[in-house]
Amino acid sequence: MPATRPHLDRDLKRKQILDAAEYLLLRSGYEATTMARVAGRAGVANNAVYWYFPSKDELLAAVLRRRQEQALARLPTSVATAVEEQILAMLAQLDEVANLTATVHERAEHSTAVAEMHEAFHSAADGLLRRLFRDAGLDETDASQAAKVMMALIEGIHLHERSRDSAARDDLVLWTLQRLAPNRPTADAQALPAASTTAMN
Amino acid sequence: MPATRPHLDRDLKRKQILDAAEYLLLRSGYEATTMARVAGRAGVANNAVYWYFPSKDELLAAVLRRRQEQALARLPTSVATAVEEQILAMLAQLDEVANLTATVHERAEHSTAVAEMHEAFHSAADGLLRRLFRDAGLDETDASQAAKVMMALIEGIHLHERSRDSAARDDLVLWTLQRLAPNRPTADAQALPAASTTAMN
DNA sequence: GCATTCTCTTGACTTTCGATCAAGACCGAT
DNA sequence: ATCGGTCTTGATCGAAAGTCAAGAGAATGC
Repeated sequence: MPATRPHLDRDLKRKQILDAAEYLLLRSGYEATTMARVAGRAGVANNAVYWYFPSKDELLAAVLRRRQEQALARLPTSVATAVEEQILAMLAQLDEVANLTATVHERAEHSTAVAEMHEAFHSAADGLLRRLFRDAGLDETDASQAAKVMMALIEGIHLHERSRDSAARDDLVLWTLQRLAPNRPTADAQALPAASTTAMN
Repeated sequence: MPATRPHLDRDLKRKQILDAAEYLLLRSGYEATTMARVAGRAGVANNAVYWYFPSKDELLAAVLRRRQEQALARLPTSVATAVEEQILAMLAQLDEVANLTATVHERAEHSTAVAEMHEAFHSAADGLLRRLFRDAGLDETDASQAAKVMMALIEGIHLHERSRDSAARDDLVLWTLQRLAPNRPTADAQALPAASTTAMN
């Protein structure tokens, strides 16, 4: 009988390719990250990548899926943390992949793999945000709306590379947060009542 | 001496190519809109397009620039119109090019033509929105923040094709508007009863 | 009329990149 | 040692953006 050769160091090679792809994608973007460059950086032949990932889009999806898992594990374990802090932590995490925001949405229109990864991401993020807004005192309906707004806001911000000014970006998110969930339980600073139109900045 | 031949029907041909490109881009997206298909639809040879537009990205930029001009001319001439109505009109305009949102931001990273067009668009839109929020009673600082939020929100929404449910999309924008500019002068009752509590998708 | 000179058109070509294929190298089990 | 599956590779394809050289067409100067 034949010998079914085990998958050897498949996982290791796979990881090396993922690392190479992530490195290149985050620095050079999708287009400049050719499969040849990924292979070169991972130390394999040009087309060996296709043995591990069926297409460039699946590779992109795999890179982002891995990042998402890592990011989720690294987020503050809520409960005790202030809502602002949690949202800013989320923003910071997504910041690192900001220059892939446009790419992901563009590729999701062509690749079901990217679309599914993206869908899963949004599902997770939406759940997280909804819970945050519930904790901040919104009812289920408002929390759902606020979560959608916050997600769209973050993605909209990340579409523009020029938002390199992270302070202004954080400011914008906090400014919005204050208006979407004005009366939070946490008595940090003054949660100004909706009547007052004065800005906080 | 030579005869400097005038530009003949340059503008007409240019318009035909723009029309063909717009038709294809809005329906099939950037990738499926090959220069060959644009040329075919416009009734010229494959590479004749390059006589009128130096590159595919410049063609994309030209298409969107033209649309922007048309859209600006078609927007309600403000003043008397309610803020909600104006924002929704803007949203509806952008809706028609929603499936190019991701593409534009992706291409802007590679093409200065697209980047400049996009920059001009944002400048115009930001001015418009800032004025709207000023009219709605916000001070300059808040109006500037609100304009940024609203723009990011709209782009964030348009990133996702699934927001085909325009009612839910309008709902989300109005819900946000109410929180960003709560005490508006216009006493058109509440154009948005908070009762529109239905969640979307 | 007719050649000149510029505007525009075209088919053929180059280059780049994602993806495929056939052939074989490697290795573990029998 | 040999068989069969796992992996690797060089060669190659197909599509699409963009280039090039040659030429068609028309308006002006003669």
